[in-house]
Amino acid sequence: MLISEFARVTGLTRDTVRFYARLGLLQPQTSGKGGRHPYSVFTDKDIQAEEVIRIAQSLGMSLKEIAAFNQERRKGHLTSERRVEIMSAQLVSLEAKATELEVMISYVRAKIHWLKGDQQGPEPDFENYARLNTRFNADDNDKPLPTLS
Amino acid sequence: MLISEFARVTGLTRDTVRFYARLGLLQPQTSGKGGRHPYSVFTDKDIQAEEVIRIAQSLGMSLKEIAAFNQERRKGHLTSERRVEIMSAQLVSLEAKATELEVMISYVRAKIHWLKGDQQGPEPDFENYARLNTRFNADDNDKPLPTLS
DNA sequence: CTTGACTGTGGAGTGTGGTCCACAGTTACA
DNA sequence: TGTAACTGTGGACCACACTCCACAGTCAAG
Repeated sequence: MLISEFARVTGLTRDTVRFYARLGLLQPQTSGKGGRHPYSVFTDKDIQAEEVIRIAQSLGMSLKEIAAFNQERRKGHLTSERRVEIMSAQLVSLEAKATELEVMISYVRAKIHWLKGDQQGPEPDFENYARLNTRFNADDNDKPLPTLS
Repeated sequence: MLISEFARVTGLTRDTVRFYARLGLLQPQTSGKGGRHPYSVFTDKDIQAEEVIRIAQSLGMSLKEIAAFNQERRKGHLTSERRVEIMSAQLVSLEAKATELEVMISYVRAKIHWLKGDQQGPEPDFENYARLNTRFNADDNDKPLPTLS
């Protein structure tokens, strides 16, 4: 498919598509058509790549990071050992994000629960949820964690 | 504490601290000291706020979104019904992020597993993991999902 | 009272991630 | 063959999130 159709199915603008292509995030084939400035041809692979871009970006990854990630998703001229290394590093960082996200979610849930109840007891405090990450640190804290129900 | 100490404990630069304060993300008290340009005084509350900023930002929220979130963490001059509404909206968006993150994580894990094995069978394909989100859509797909082990 | 380390203010500059536009070449269809 | 709809290129411009800088006022220790 050509750029306009690709833009339509992905919901990007043509400018953004070209922008991503310049950064190497999308790697359309060049068609025979278009003369001196050959037309770009996009395939399902590019649609998948765009999905990864959208999701990864919404999770706070920069386009540069996503480009690295995406290179791995494509034809790898790397040893599979190296690919495992790279994917494992990705996994660590994604899991770290997941942990932070769980902290945020449990905090927000506790706050909603507190607000919906009669607001007895202390207002949930982000610090206590942040500590879920760090409870095994050297400077252990003595405040009890609030229970959720 | 004054701005330099606050910057030191949070790991921000003084400029960034002032930038956040201008945006209302941090709301230091003003000290008696400093004359015409009173010194800002930061407390533990600001340290907590900064933690929320850092985490939320790493999860792809803009400073504007975080400001709205943070306003809610502070003294609420809003009804608790309104606060529940706002926190619930936050919760929905955080849970959506968590789902996307799980998709990414399961994809990366499958890829590592495939790479570590003898690479029999098809290379894991992001599309199949993305579909975990959308499997109940109208246009159901017929490809089976690959199993992880 | 000096001096060095701190403070705030205002403004310019940077990198990222786009967005807009004019222009010119190409294609497809009538 | 005309023409409308497409294509790429180059460059200006934008918002966001900082970052740097010069300058001037303030504080605290000696």
